[in-house]
Amino acid sequence: MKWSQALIPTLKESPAEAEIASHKLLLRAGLIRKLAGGLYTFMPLGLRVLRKVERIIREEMDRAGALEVLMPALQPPEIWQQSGRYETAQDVFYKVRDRAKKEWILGPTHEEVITTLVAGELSSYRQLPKSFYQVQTKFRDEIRPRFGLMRAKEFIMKDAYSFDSSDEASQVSYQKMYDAYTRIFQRCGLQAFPVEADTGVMGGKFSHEFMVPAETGENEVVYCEACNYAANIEKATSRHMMHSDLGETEQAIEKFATPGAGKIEALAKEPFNVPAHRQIKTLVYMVEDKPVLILMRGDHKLNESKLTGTLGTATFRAATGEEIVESLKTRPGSLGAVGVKDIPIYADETLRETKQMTTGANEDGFHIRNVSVSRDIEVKQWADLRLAQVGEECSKCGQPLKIRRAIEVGHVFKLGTKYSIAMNALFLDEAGNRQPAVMGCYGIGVTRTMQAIIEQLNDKDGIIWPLSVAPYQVCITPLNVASGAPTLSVAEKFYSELNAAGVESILDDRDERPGVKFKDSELVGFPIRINVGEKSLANGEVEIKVRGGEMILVKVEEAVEKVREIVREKLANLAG
RNA sequence: CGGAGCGUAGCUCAGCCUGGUAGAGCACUUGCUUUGGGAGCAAGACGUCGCAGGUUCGAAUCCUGUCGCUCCGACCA
Repeated sequence: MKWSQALIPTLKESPAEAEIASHKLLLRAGLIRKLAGGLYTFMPLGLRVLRKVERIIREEMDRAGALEVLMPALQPPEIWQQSGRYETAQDVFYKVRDRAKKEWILGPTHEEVITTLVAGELSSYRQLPKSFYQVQTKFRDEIRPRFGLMRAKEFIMKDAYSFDSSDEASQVSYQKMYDAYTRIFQRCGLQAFPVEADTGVMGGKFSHEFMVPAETGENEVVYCEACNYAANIEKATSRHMMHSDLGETEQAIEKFATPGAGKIEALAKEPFNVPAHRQIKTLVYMVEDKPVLILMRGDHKLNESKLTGTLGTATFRAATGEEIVESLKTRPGSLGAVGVKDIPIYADETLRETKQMTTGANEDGFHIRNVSVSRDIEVKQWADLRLAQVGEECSKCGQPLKIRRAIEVGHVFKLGTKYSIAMNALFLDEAGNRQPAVMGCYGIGVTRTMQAIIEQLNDKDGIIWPLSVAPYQVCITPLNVASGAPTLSVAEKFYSELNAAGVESILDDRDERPGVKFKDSELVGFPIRINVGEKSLANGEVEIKVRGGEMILVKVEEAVEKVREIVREKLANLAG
């Protein structure tokens, strides 16, 4: 490609709408343009990158034995009713109506479609295992699209689904995908690592997310450097952290006056001096419009993802002030669960053995002390409800946990038989028994991955593309492009030789000052640039500049081979 | 959906408080000069000031509504 014939609309300044580095660079490098919030056009160079990421994904999916299909983006709501997700997924749907006023759904994902397909096509254990994948546009009515391609209303996803005849076989399929993902991100030049993840209302058995560490990421990952434990904070656990002074002896409960002390911190200070870890935090939540109490230790926070799992529904919210008064007959500040019988009580495991605890008395200005939780409170269910915090002990090895932010670029889910049962994806096993297929599902946010690469690989000058996904591998920059100039003819020779050798090159034949060309090529992020200038050409030399790396002088006749060598080396590193 | 901020040239923004008929830089066009790190000079083109009402002799400016964008929160497979 000749630059003069391409459309690479670079910008010196960042549009005001962009907040994070990768979003700014996508716009500044002319890779995407916004149509509306969460909706973007891929410009020619941006599309080249996208296609390269897709190609890597396809190669690894094929290698893992998955079969590519292409399913409709438009889906009938009936299949969502059949799976039972029509209500729960309601909020993410874009719905359209045809001329007969029938409702259709723009697909946010394809479990229902693929399982319907498989129900009709696979009927024997002999046909299993089978995995399918597609690369396709998904539609989700995101409450708040942001950060360019990171969270968009319409985005490209690679989704894959595995069908197996047994749990053990499903585990094998899962592992294949897990391994494929590891290779995909490595080939994209991304540092991505797997973490244990919450299955949410997907109803799966377990799941891993592939995370790219980034301060701007929307996820928090809890990890341990000592034993490699890593989990999404929604799922992360830590050791119970039993303080030595959580009460040795049981004593009779005792109400005492705490005027004006309505918060954990207030009670922890003079004149009460009850440390936060000796208090019980009483939270009121409305679950499907009925109140429940959640008990946490005073120094702990509730993890609402874990609460979802415990309650078996995501339809809950913190109660309003009025609802609290209605439920407990007292205002927030002195809430407690002692003596409460008509409201279900869920308590964090950490509280189970604690004694001599202090909690609200359900009477303004009064608390109760010497509470032995198991003795004094009618707990309906004990559960791990705690949000893991920095410095707590790793539940595997006991070392202190750390937390960092990350971008989720992929997830793998072991689904079980939820969808195969709902959609009747049954097969006959060896004994002639009808069984539901055991499923897994596996997603990669393709457009998000593209942006994550930029977020991870950039500097003050622009993007630093890994060779595997760069829009062009080499940018050839003649400093003088006057017709007949030696710099131009040498550059053109490199251009044709490199392209003939399969090295994707772009020739910056614009009649621009050198500074402009250098800045543009670094902004767009081509991995290798060849500077053809009159000064070095007088010595029979040209410059090879590696983006983000060194500049070397080579003889004109050796330049093409040297570039090919660098390309080979860089690709080999990415292949691992 | 709650809170906050912003909508003026393709982009970044000033002007608004204190009403008087539209500005700068970058980008674009033409010419001359320049030519190894986002050039200089000169000339030029580009705006229903998001939209709709209202107040006023007069509205980019004040008021109301509305739409859009951004951020925080909630929400989110």
